[in-house]
Amino acid sequence: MAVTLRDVARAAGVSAATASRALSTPDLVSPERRELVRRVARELGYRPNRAARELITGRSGYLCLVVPDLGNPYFAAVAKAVQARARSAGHAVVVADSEEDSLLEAELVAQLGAQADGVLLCSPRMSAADLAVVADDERPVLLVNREGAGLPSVVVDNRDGVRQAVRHLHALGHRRVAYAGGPADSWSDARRRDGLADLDVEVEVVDLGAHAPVFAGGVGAADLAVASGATAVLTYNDVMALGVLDRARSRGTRVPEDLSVVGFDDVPVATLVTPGLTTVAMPLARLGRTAVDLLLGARDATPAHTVLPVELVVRGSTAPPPPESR
Amino acid sequence: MAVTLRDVARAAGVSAATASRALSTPDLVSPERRELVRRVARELGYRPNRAARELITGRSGYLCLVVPDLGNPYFAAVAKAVQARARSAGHAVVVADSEEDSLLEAELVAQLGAQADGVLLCSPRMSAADLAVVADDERPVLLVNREGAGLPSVVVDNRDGVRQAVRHLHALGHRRVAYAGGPADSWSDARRRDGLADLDVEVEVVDLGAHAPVFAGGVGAADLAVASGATAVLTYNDVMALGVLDRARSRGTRVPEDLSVVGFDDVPVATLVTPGLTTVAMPLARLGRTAVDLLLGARDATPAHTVLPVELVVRGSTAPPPPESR
DNA sequence: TTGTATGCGTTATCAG
DNA sequence: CTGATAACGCATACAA
Repeated sequence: MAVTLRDVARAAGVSAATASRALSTPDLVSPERRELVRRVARELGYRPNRAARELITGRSGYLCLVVPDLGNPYFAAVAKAVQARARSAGHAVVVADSEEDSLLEAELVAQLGAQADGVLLCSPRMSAADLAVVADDERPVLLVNREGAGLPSVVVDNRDGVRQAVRHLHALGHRRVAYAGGPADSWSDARRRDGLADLDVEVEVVDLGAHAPVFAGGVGAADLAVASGATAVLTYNDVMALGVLDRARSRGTRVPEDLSVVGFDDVPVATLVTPGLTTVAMPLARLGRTAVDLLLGARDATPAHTVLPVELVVRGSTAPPPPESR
Repeated sequence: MAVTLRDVARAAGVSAATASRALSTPDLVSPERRELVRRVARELGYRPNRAARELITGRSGYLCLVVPDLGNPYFAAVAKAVQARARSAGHAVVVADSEEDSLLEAELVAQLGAQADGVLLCSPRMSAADLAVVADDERPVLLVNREGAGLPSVVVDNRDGVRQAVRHLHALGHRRVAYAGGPADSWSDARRRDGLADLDVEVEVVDLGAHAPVFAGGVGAADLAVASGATAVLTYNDVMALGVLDRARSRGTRVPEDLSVVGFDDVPVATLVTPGLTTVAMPLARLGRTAVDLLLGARDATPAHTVLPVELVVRGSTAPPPPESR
């Protein structure tokens, strides 16, 4: 058996109540006994039993993180940061992968969330209606990188991201830019389009429609982009941008000489391709940390909707448009 | 408050004990009452309190997974599979990132593992001595992709992986192959070298030494590989192979015409580069699933050390060596 | 087959 | 400041 609080109390010659207080609420115990108990606890290797503690306090010490796909480096980065921040706040993190299935997602939130101190929900595609169901939960729920159902949230500034990207392209001389969008039901995609509809530079935007946010989606978008006569293409995410790069190469379109490409996310592989991908970097680690802080922190005083800044990272995939396009 | 077992019992007109049995050990309850209780529980949205259950059964319903870096797609893939398999076995997964720090790793196992039903430890670099400390734990610990300290483990067949790779290169005509190794303290790397020392084809192996298992490590290894006069290079992992590809391109060495490259892992990005990377595919999902099964399954009858097969995936980065090298 | 009573390890309440 | 005691929600030994 593991060593329990009673063992510590007995060894220290105090009651269980005092031992508990010495460890949990040190101020309520005399200095000598406090130190004695703490020392004995350390020597015995005492570790409080979370279950027993939860039963009485109602707090489990667990946070629940629900993501659509752990294999996606984007969510993996968020998970890593969440886990690190939670640990330093004394919490463990239960991670659940919803496999892009909003039904499973709701079930996970209900099941795992019920025993957790709070839920961080990454659910870019869930409908507002489904979100409302989740919001009824007893536990606090915080949305990561989307907003909805009146739930508190942390998001990145998608609008500003596209505006930075387009401004960069405009400065290079581009006047006709294509946007290869992500899934039509994506909350982020909608915000990106908001940004495109509200630019502060004179650029014509060609909408290439919705695409699967994967490599193949970018491959398809590449042909559309070239056919559209645009000299630059902005994609919903980096993986799509890689698809554009690949297709451009195979069809003989040079990047960036003939076509500039800008991605979104700044996933690690963006630096590993040639040319390096110009992309809008998301502060994923900060997103995760902030999410934990908001969830655990003052439930009251914190702003319900936090927006984090993004930053355009310029690499080799963008350059001035070809002369004949002017 | 959440609905408790007593609420269900009251609503169904039975004792709490009967309600408990109807849900946990249905065989011990008469069919009518069993159905009644189950129906009432469903209607009321009853969810058993894990903490209360743990307190009495000693089982928490949590598994603990410790990985060195969640941001590494290799471990993310394992985590995804572990999480999925655990869920279908009624377990939640607490994920902890040890940040490649074996001290933190040991602490995490002790802290989180104490309240979990078992620990899955991905710890490729931990020393045997540190491992022994962890092995003293009360909870069962299973090692993922390494062996040591007499702990049960699931690993992939690293030896066979390099042998498949070299056999493939030999068949293409290569007779001098370089190996760009990973960290010297990596368990996997040692197994790879075992494989290289015990080949079944006539190939000269050039040892390029230990490298950081990152892109830059591959960049450095590329120059060594070319200088060594080898016509093919095998790297410790795919990310290093990408570094080789990149460096080869910038120095004018054509892949695969002048130099064949083989990676290890088959991470997703291996298909996204040009040429596609020939690599030894690890069954990461299966690794995760098997790990969960072994941890939860018969603690006695299962083999302590399970080895999963790997498979060479041939893509564009390997070809016959240049004629003049013969 | 069912109900009653007990205890898991901890914290909260209350009396001292 | 300290100790005895109850209570959290559930599963089980035991009695019926």
